[in-house]
Amino acid sequence: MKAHLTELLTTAAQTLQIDTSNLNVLLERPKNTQHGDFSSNIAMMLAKPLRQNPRTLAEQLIKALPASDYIAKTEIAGAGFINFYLNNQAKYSIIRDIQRLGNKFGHNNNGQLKKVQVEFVSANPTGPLHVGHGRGAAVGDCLCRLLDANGWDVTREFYYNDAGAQIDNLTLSVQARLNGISPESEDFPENGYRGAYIADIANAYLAKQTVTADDMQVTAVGDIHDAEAIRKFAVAYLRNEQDLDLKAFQIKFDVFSLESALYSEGKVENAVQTLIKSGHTYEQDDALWLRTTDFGDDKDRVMRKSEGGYTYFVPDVAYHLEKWKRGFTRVINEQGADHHSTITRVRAGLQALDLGIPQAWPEYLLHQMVTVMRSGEEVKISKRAGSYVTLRDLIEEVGCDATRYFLAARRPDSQLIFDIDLARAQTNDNPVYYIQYAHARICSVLAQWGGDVAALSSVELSPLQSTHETALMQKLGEFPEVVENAATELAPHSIANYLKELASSLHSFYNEHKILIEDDALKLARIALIQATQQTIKNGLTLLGVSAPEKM
RNA sequence: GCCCCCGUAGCUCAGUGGAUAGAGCAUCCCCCUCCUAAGGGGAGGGUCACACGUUCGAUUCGUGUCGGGGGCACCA
Repeated sequence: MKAHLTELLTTAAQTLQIDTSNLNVLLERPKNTQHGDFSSNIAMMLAKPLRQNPRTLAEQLIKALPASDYIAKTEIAGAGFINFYLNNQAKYSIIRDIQRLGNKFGHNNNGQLKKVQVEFVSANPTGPLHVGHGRGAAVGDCLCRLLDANGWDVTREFYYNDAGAQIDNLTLSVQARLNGISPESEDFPENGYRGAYIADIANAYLAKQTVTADDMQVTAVGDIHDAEAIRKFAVAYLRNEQDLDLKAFQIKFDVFSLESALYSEGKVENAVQTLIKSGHTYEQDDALWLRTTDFGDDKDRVMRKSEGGYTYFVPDVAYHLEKWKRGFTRVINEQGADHHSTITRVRAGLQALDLGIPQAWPEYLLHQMVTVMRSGEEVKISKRAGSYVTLRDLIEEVGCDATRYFLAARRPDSQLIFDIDLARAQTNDNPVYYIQYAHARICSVLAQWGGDVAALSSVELSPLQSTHETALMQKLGEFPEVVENAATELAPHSIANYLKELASSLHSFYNEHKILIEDDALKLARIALIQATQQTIKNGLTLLGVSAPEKM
């Protein structure tokens, strides 16, 4: 409907020989419904360049508008707004769209699939996933679903480091446990991991267990002196733990990438040589530096340390070069905000390769910290992990649906307070239940009606005339725009907000009107309306990865 | 000191440069003879942190100040 009106306006402007190509926003939904279904500020935007009074301009534009089956009236308001009022026919067409498209309603596929890779979670295998990873998982997965709904061919990728200082710490910690050193002891590694899960790994290692993760399988050697064997087993064990965390959160990845493979396959060395050839490096104090200041960094960065090893950002650049070579002209990295300092460096490194990689590639979506609250107090400790709240703790306590909803329902760039009591509440305080309840209510009515849902596509909709009915239809019509905007803005939370509004419209309608009534024509029209609503709620919840229960 | 994010109702938060800034909770009042009251309707509650700019128009954009959080190694 928005596209239809945009076309009308553009045509009108062309008739008047006005160039609108420089205007990005032609139409919006007014906050106040008294201002119509759609509103255009085009006359005010054009007033200055054309040196004309905006209201006069608006008048001319309205006169030049082509005829439409869907417009009830247009008016000029305020400083020069053109307000469009849709007729009921336009609103009925939304129900027809939903009936025709079913679970594809809200999807905006333009036919051609373009590749995009989304990297998210990317936790190193040093412990169970914590709440912060959970936020990344919920936001990242929802973003993938949104991109998929908007015609992208999405690859979900998980990158992790199975070597390096943190993994050494892990190995030392397990080894300490194998030697019977308790985490409280002074002999325990200073930067070691002290959670109870380290003891579990040690026991499994001694028992010579076999662990299978999504991307590897390792059998424990059992020798407490073989550090390399301990490292391999611990990594596999924790990868498997994380797989179980992700499975409980109903998230799947297409590709797992290991940092160590970048070294063993010569990708890191390759990237370094390319950088040296490109002339953006220099030697100083026995170290190799990259002149990242040429690309917007505030100081140059060391690539190869004086002791010979590479700094962490070199494999990062090599990894992203691989992404580029794999054909991903679009890459989105969903990460915690503590990684923000790497953005400039990675992009600078990619620029320095002189391979024509766009300056703003890859894109980043950063999420801020999560604080978990229970009974008004911050929760900081998990028995399993020791020093942080795990994702599994939350899922077990409040369920997958509520956890996913709460972690995705806020703008990623604002700090999130996760209220366990609220997430557990089975009342209207809790938005998850409020939305799911709307869905279940409709299912209940449809079940009592017992008719053929498919036959609703030929039901006469003209009996739908009341304000609650038209308000609900209007809300349904917004869904495709909401889905499209959520994807372009990388803003999964707007789906959650929309669903609350849609559920509210449904509940208002439901309270005002009985559906299973004597008047057959009105009854069927209302059933068609709630069926369309049910479908839309379900489609929206699916985008969030939240279930749509038929009974509650 | 430098960089990034945030500051909107008592609380948790929405809000494409647009019209009288919204929702839920909390507080107060009302609505089940009725398809799920896990619901609905209403009232009160605001210097959109502050200042100055840009603009026909700023909660939204820019600069600065003040708060809160995060990041600033030849660590990852």
